[in-house]
Amino acid sequence: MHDSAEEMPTALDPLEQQMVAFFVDGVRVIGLPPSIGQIYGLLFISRQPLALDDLVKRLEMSKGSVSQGLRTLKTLGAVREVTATDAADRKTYYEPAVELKRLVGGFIREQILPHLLSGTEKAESIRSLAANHPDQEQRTFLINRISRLDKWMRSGRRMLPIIQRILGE
Amino acid sequence: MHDSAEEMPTALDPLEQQMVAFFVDGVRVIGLPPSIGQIYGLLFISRQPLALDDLVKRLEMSKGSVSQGLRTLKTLGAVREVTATDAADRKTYYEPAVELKRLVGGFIREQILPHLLSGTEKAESIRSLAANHPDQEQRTFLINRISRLDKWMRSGRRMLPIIQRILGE
DNA sequence: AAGTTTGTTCAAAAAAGTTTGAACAAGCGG
DNA sequence: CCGCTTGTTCAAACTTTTTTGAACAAACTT
Repeated sequence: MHDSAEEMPTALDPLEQQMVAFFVDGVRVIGLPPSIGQIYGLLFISRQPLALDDLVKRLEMSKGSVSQGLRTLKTLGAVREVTATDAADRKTYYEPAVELKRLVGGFIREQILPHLLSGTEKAESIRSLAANHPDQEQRTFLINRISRLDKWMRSGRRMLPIIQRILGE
Repeated sequence: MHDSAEEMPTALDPLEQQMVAFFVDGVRVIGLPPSIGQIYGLLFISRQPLALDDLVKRLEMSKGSVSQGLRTLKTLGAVREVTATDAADRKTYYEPAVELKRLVGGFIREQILPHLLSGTEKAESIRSLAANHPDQEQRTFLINRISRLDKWMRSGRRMLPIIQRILGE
């Protein structure tokens, strides 16, 4: 296919750059790689949904990174797929989820909850190790400490729905 | 000085290993290096406070790592220094802070709040960039999106004290 | 004052994480 | 069927973070 009527500018303008940088910093806080911040940042400041190919060109990033980044963002519920209005266009376009509730919800579901659940299990397994300790005093101390872990996990789980409710506005 | 009467065992027993592994995983979630999890984990399961030197020996970790790890843990308020009961002993001993409130409070203060504050500033600076955009419609869109960032930061700041209150029991 | 203990610093080595790009898969259109 | 478009996968290259260990500092002991 030849050049389309509309040519996409290649470099990011200063506003876009700043927004991308903002989200690169942002996602780092939650332990995600820069590429994901770049992708989400550009989607966030773009009026129309963008396809993988657009992101590759405008961010000067490899197809592989964009593909993987989009997958992570989808899993987190941080982007939505939209299909082109033009039926001949087979590309999948993406737009950002911009509701804090949704973003935090995805993060909690994917990154926090699994850890709280597996943490509870691990604490239980550690507790059973401690139960065998020969010295009575030491055993009491150990079980006491380990119970604390369990309390932490419980507090965490109690807190999640509250956080989500507050962010629901 | 010659060998003391009490010889510290060198390797971790299975319980200690599990506890250390538990916290290595735990601190990873909040973006801290494994060494810090190891240190906190061993302190957490130890009945008596431990000195830098004890941690080096028992964790088979370099003095440098333990020194830096303890500094971070102090900054986070996750460990407390205690001075030896024996006045001749010049070492500083450490015990873990085990109150969830305190741990989360330190994390929020050191890792979350700074980002929320600088994020608010950056959003403001991006907003002023957008205010110059020539196209009226596009400008409106941009300012709208950017305002959302500000709302996110605000929601975050509102949430922190609530989290802390809930964890206070 | 010289040696010992306790702890910090920081450059370099090692480990872990991220990105790239070439190869591959799947579907469409002629 | 063949070529083109769209997207995924994954080993290797690259980047960043973490850890190490040797050098240094401070403070005590003899």
